Amino acid sequence: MDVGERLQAIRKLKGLSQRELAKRAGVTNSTISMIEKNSVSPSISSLRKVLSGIPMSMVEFFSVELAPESPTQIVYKAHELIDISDGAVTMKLVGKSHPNRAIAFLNEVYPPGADTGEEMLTHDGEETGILLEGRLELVVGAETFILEAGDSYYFESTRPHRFRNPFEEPARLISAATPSNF
Amino acid sequence: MDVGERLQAIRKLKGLSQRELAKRAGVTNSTISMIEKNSVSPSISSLRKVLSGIPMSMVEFFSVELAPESPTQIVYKAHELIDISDGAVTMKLVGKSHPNRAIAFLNEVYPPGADTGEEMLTHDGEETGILLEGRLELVVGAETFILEAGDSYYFESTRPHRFRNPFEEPARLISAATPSNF
DNA sequence: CAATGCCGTTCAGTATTTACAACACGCAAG
DNA sequence: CTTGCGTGTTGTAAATACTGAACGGCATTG
Repeated sequence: MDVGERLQAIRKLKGLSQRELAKRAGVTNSTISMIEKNSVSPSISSLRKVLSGIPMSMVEFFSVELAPESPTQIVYKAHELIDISDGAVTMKLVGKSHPNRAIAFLNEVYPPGADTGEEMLTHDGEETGILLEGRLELVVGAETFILEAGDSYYFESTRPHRFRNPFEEPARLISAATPSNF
Repeated sequence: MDVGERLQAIRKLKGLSQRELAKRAGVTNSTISMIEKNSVSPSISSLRKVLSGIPMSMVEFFSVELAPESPTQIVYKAHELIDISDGAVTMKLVGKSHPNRAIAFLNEVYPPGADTGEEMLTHDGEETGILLEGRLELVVGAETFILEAGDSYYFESTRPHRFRNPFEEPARLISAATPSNF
């Protein structure tokens, strides 16, 4: 990862000159110049000072995508979703033309008896969802919940969890998870 | 944001001593010590070297949550959602006890005539959703789409966008956006 | 109770980064 | 053309970060 290149790209995107950014950031223009040319590796504190003049956080700075986005599909009909069904559970993912998507947005159906498995799931990120039809059992850590139509949930995916439909009717669910580690 | 404190917390979480991490990272133990005590502000290059010994990326380093999570509500009945309705548009947010949520998960209703406004919306992040009932107009950049029940969408929120219901029936929508800049 | 080993801290010297001030270039106005 | 103002670059001196070799603390072990 090229710090100087990133800084220059971001600065120009914001339409700032080296001197302009330097003034806002409280550093000298030569500092900006040398950072952009990678002739120095700035200290965290000075890079943070520089970014404060944009303004931009460290996280943003290191995570912004510099490559220009290509035009991608925006609207998807029901049959255009990616089917990532697992066993009995039907899971359809929105946004097939967004390979680097930040959100995994799913339309899920748990038929009677469906289950994400005896072993609890644990991964990074957070997940949330809302139950549209039927009833569904949700286990998070030591707690067990029964969701009914209209109920929703939100929890950190690092907590062990499991979805199960022990009822007679299928359960339909819209869910979102981030990051989309699939 | 306290760089030293973060580094120490992460290092101990991984069960590494200063010397151990230093060896893996290719720096001296004194460097680690001084960074953790904030008696220096490390250069980007040396912090990156240090993190490579963990291993961890810059983005991760600056974004990991250090504070232990307190027990929070997981399941929400329909009436427990946060109402952030704006004008005619009804928007209910899932996860009121998650102030630092990564996802804004919304249950929205656009009555006939409802509109996010003539001025197009532009912000960081990505957004996605699925239309459950009715029809809805979505404008992204220069393109205009008509969503029908079952259709979904996914786009980068940096592209100017607008939602509008010019039809006779209300439109019901489940949406997710990240980061949750509300 | 040494002796060993690992821990984190500190100090002096060296290497790197920064500020300040010049510099060269391009451009537009007088 | 000359002047003035903007741009980014570069030299030098001062400030800061990094290394390598100490040190004291604490536990385990012979």
